[in-house]
Amino acid sequence: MSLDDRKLEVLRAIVEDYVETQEPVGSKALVERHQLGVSPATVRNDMAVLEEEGYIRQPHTSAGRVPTDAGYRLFVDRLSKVKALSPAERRAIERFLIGAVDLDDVVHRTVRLLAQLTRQVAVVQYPSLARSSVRHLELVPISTTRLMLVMIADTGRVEQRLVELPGPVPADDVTDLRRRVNEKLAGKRLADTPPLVQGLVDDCAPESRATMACLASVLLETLVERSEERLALAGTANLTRGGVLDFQGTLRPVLEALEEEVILLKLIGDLEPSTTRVRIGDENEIDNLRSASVVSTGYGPGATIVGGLGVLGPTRMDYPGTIATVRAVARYVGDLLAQN
Amino acid sequence: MSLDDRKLEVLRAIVEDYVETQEPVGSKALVERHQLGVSPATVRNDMAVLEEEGYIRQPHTSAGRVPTDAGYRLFVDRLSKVKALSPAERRAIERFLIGAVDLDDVVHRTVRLLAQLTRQVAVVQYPSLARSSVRHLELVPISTTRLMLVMIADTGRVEQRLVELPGPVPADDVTDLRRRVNEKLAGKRLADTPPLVQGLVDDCAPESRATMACLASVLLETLVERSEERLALAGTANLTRGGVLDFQGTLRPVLEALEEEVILLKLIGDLEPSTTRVRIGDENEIDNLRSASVVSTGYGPGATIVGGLGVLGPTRMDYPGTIATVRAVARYVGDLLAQN
DNA sequence: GACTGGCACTCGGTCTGCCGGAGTGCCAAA
DNA sequence: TTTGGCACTCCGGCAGACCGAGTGCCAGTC
Repeated sequence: MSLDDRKLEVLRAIVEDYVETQEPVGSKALVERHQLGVSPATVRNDMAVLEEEGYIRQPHTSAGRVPTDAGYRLFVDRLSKVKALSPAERRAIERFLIGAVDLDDVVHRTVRLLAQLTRQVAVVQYPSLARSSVRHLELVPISTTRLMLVMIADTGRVEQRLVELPGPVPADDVTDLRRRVNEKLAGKRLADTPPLVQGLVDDCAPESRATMACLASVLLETLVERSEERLALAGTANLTRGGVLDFQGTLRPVLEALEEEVILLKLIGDLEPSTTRVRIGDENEIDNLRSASVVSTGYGPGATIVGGLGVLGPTRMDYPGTIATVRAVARYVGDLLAQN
Repeated sequence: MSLDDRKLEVLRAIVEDYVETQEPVGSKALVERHQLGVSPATVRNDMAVLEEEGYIRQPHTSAGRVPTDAGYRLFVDRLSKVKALSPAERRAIERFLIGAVDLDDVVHRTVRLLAQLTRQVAVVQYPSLARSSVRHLELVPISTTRLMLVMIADTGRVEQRLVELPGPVPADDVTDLRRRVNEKLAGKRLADTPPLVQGLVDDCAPESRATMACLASVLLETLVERSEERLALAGTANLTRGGVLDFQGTLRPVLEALEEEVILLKLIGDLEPSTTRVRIGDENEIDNLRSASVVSTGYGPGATIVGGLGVLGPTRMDYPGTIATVRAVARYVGDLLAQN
């Protein structure tokens, strides 16, 4: 038996009420709060069907109904329209993001803004190095046998690494090194650099080959191997809203998961589809987050995507509002990056 | 009436037992677990005095005793000797810290290590810019009217900022700018730079003065005004150990405090005395942390201090162990910095 | 004078039974 | 297909009883 329109309407009403009140919702309360045009008894019949289909459940006999993960999923996919942002929210976003002086600043402001607007835990990934291009490589002599390698990516990220040279290298040679490295690598996408770096060493005059090899290995490390993704986190205190009722008793597992950068990157870093992604409860692959939902999306200047951002909260979450906010913030951040 | 040795011994026993069991400790259990050489009745008399003096209290009549903040304070100041680290711990520290490739890495490893060893929340401040010197300033042309300013501090910190120039500046002029800026500022402590920067503008030829002024304002901002302190945090999940019993019911206020960098800096950034600092419960000025204790100390290469680190946990904390660990980690990090 | 054993007392925690209310499922009627 | 009615279930709160841990006090002892 398929679900007719009214049953879907009942499900929507249950989700909305439950999200708001955090209490199992019964048939009587439902007809009172929504214009369903039918009696509680009818609603009860519908509820029985919805329960059988797995969209809602009773915490215990003689209690109201609560949406299941599948119920939320159906709600998100078919029953909710994305909420428009209020002008106040738009203004908040703009006000928050202007005045950022560098990339660090942008990311930090963004993550706090997101946490504040959604009242959830917010995560923002720094622009991924893997998706960036090299804008410039700088070599700064620290001592005669030490260089600081500074890589500036087109997304604004700056990475630095110390290079221990095999022997003293005069300043002129450093200038030469810098020129050659930049000629070869500037403008290239990081993913494309490894063979080029190898080429640098091969093309090198024998007398400076040792130095270049040394530099190359650090370059490779910086550009590829340790092109680690960084991220910022904010709003953990929001986990305590609504008591410990969400998250079945303890924040423990959730807090633990939030400590693992690898996990967070999995959550928000999956950037294949350029659309917003919602993972509800059990849909999360990470066991610690079975009682949480994640809303994430990619951001970047124009149509390209350079990183991900998103929020994490209880499955009992205002999905339409959260999705709208996450999208809006991502768009604003993208615009901001485009300006540089 | 002053406290004789046995009463102090009783207090120590209470603290140690309570820290271990997290349960109010009674007179009988006390004489069983410690060789006090007296009967429970005697201990009770001592307890009555200790309570009157404000070092312990009863959660309710007919319950055992629990140390007060003052009790912990006395314990820390006079009753505990600093625990020596186990060889395993020493090894853990060394293993954890070698292999760090840059400052970011050092800080992140340190904070995780600290959280893991103490099983508390750990905070590590990046080497403070205010306490650093300029090692080198680099100017990287991004476009004809844009420079990226990169400042490298002797502590390894690297800050970058975008400079919008008033008009196009040829590459040779950039080289000249770079030379002059470095001649004037390299090697100077950041705190001493503002007048020097002003001097740079004054000494400038009229035709390039506008450019230099522009650069100078960003320099000032980078060097002083926004010489913001950064920090890293780890181990928030440790707050959930021991239930919510510590922290009187909610983690809320604590989590909120941990989100505020300003607050955290106050906690661990107070570096005046080079000794370890312990703040217990109410001794914290921040209201949200009245139920927490903070153990912090400074670190740096050799005897100089460039930043702070510490841990935060419930007042019911293993002070001797925590203090020892915090000190040891600080020393190791200092040594590591000294090597660069 | 300090310590000890004994004793009455207090009070939190747990278990029990009880009750009201909210909500359900089912059934017969519209 | 919807509806009103009704019996049933079960949570949550409340009161009473009981147990045990721990105390304070007092009189006796070293």
